[in-house]
Amino acid sequence: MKETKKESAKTSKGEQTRAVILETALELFRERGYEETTMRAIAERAGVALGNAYYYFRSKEHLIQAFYSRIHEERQAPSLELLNKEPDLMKRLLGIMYIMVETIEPYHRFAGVLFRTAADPKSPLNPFSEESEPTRRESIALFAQVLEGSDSKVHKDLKQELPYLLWLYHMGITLFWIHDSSAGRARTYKLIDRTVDILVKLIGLASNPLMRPVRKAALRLAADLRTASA
Amino acid sequence: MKETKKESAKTSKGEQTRAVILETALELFRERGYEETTMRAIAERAGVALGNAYYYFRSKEHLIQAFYSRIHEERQAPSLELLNKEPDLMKRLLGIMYIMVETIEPYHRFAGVLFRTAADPKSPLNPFSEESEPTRRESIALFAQVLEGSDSKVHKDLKQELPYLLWLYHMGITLFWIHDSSAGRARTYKLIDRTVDILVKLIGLASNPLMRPVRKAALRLAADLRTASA
DNA sequence: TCTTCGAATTGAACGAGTTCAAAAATCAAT
DNA sequence: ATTGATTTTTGAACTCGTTCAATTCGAAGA
Repeated sequence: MKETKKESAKTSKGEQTRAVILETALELFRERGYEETTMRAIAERAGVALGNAYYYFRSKEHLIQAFYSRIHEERQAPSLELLNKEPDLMKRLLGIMYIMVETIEPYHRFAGVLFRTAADPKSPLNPFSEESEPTRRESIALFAQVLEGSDSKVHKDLKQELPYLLWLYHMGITLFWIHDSSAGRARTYKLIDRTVDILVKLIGLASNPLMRPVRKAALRLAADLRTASA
Repeated sequence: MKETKKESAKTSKGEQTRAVILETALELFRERGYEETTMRAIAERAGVALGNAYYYFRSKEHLIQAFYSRIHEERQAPSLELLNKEPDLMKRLLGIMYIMVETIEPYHRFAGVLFRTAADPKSPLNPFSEESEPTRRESIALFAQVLEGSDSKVHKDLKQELPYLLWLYHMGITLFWIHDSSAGRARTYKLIDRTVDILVKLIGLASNPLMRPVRKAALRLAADLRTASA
């Protein structure tokens, strides 16, 4: 009784304020960028006191975390739609990567900060951190689906670690995208085209006996990487 | 006449103050880490006014740049010594990577910030930026030497782009090292062992006709990457 | 020696993120 | 409806990076 009422109270009043603050923040971030957006400006436009913003978000950085999960949600629908229709591995991977870029594109303006904080081991926003585990797990699962649902043969040794490696790959692409100031983000798309091509070629070649030592070595490596960050 | 006198004046007085500030800063960074070190604290221990620190270093971040070149200098001697003695490619690459880690190890405490700022496209510390071009060029040249002086056959197609790719690789290792909190940085060394193994295997395999499409694709990719950041 | 000009130095002041004690609002229980 | 506790809200105050106008210092030229 006490519990539920408290919960609903928290939701109706608190959550509403929280939502307003977050919406306002993202709005301002898109308008002016991150550094240029003041906590005072957020509070003012949201119609709350400065301190109140800190009641809901421990720091300015913590606002970014909310942004993360939003992006993640927005990606789910188009990704699943693609994976249900397209059986060709190359097209699946290519499509997913394009979706990744398209969904995050409106925020390119403040993407620098996104990775700046993400690269800091101490930051909770760090994609390897405890705190981002849920999103990370879902994201890796998506790459597992890319492989599973395809009509290509993937060597069974790779089944285990490849999704994680693809997730790492997508982080690399994101890093490139952040630095990419070309028109229409042309360079990033080009990079995706080329790297996906290589990846699919390599995945195909992996079954070749000649590649066995490399394959084994790469798998040991992937396993290490994964446990190091876990 | 005027020139030389001015120069020497700049050196004797200004440069000395500059040096004191930098030394003090690095000292404090090692002691307490970056975030915890105040510009006021640096100025105070260095025995100068706050504003004076800003006369020599445009910002707190710019102190890191000085750190970069110091690290780079410290790496030169042991690297060249190794490359003169050791002809085996695997051992050369392994040795260089170990030197990279060993020289930067005392600063692990504030390494997070190092990459945090480095990942920001706007930051002058960004390793892809205009401002870090000289150090980057030298660093890539070192990896070229690793290849050139070895007794392994490196496919001629690779000569052009491979040094750059190895530099990128060393950036990746550094990123891992930053996040590595294992005893004696054991995980980083293990990762180096495994990745160097794979790299040397791949470099060897690259001459195989079967690998031709992958090799060609990888080279196109490397060329793109390089021009994108230049 | 005196003047002059640029380099070096100073410290007050500003802006922005963050903290915190106190006030206000909300809600459960009597 | 009143009380008491808990959540929410407030805004002043603090810290720290950064800027800048003013001052001091040092040396070259008269």
